[in-house]
Amino acid sequence: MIHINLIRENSEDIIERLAIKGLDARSEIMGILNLDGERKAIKQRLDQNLAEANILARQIGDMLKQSKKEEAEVLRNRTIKLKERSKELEQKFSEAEQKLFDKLVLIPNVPSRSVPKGKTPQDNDIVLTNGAMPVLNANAQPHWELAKRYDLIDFELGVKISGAGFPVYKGKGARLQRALINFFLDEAIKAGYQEVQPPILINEDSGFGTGQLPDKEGQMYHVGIDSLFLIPTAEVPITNLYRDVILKEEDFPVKNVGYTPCFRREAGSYGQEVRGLNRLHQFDKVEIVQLASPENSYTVLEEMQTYVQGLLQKLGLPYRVLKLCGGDMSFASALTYDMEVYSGAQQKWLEVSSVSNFESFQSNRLKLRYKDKEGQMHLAHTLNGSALALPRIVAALLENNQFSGGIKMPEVLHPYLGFTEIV
RNA sequence: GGAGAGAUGUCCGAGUGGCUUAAGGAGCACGCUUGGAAAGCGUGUGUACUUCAAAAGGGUACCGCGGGUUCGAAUCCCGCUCUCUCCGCCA
Repeated sequence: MIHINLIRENSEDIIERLAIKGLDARSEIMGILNLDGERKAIKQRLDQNLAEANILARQIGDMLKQSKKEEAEVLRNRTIKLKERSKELEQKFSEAEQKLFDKLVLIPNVPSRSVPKGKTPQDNDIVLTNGAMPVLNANAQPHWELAKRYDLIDFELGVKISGAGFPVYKGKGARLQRALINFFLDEAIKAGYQEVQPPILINEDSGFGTGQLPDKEGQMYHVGIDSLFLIPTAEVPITNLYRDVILKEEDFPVKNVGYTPCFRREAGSYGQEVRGLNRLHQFDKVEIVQLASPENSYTVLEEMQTYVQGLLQKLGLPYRVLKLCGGDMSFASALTYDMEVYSGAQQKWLEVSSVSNFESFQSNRLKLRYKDKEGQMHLAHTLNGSALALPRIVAALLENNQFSGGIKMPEVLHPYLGFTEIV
């Protein structure tokens, strides 16, 4: 949620930048400014009323002590009127606040200046492409065939237990999952991240804090009986560790990494998109989360983006980096890089990581602030990125490294796997 | 799931209707003191909204959350949430 102060101070700038997302927000922003003015005016009158009532109450107390009952009675009558008025104003005030909130909560984050204009994935900037494309022979198989042939993943069995999109990993397939998780965690720790194991069920406040609620309620699994949600990403619990927290400037950078399973309903997905490991209801992901000062957050974003590239290089996967256009960015993001790996047999790019700077959009909801050296309070900036999401990495590893007699595993994983090839 | 206790500032902790502008202590910051430190002494020490051109200063709200009683509520009443202890169940 954008802070109202930003709108007060930079309304024209915000309108311009929302246009990068293809939004004409002028009337909305103007409406918000009007509501803000209304709210302020009511607040002023209300405070005056309350101040007066406070003074009278004190005077009545003093009079009663001096047993001036008649005079106290006169004042008491006056406060009754004030009280009625205050009640009315309070009602109005909370209505105005609610209205303002309802409008603010619908405004997406303002894209950073450098975000390309556009609406569809075709408008994304390809920042760079790296790594050797796999050379496969004509009968190369997609990962779901390989998974079956080498008994790595059983999709049908998952259907029996839960439903489509809940694969069962078996044998070397399961071992590969565990190896990747450990590899990713160890790499992150080497890069200075603190490992955390957060809960994977979250409450409503947490869902609101990072922006999943109220917007994307339908994309999360809801545990109705206790009113909790299964996390769609570790971003939610890890970022929410800092909800209602006031940091000191010298605490930055705050770097956390966590492995969790992730759960997504993915309602409305179908066809090739959901084949094999391409899109699942449950998958594993290692997520990096950083908190930074506004001055540094874009440097941090670049650092994170480069870090994720390093992982892909170590795994030997051909990848490209996209800077998402306004229309393709998430509601909460100010700038997002997507990392895609090339999946040799499917012959397409698969998104395996999304690295974003949310600026103060989440921290405003989270009430995540820090005090600078002068003791001034500011909203912190939040950033996160997948480092990495497993299923599509597995898909690309299986497809790109297949040869007639099996599948080679990247060297960095050998110590984690205990084997070098799947045969 | 059952029974009981509790929720106060950065922390501990007092506070059962106006003397609370939340006592007292610890911590932290600054100053004095010191060769330096400790001790000691002094001063300060939250958040949000709002007022003000700005600073200084002022106003309002906040003692788990939401209502209510009252001229006046941390304090009384009602509802909720959470935490702790014991019991039960259990990895």
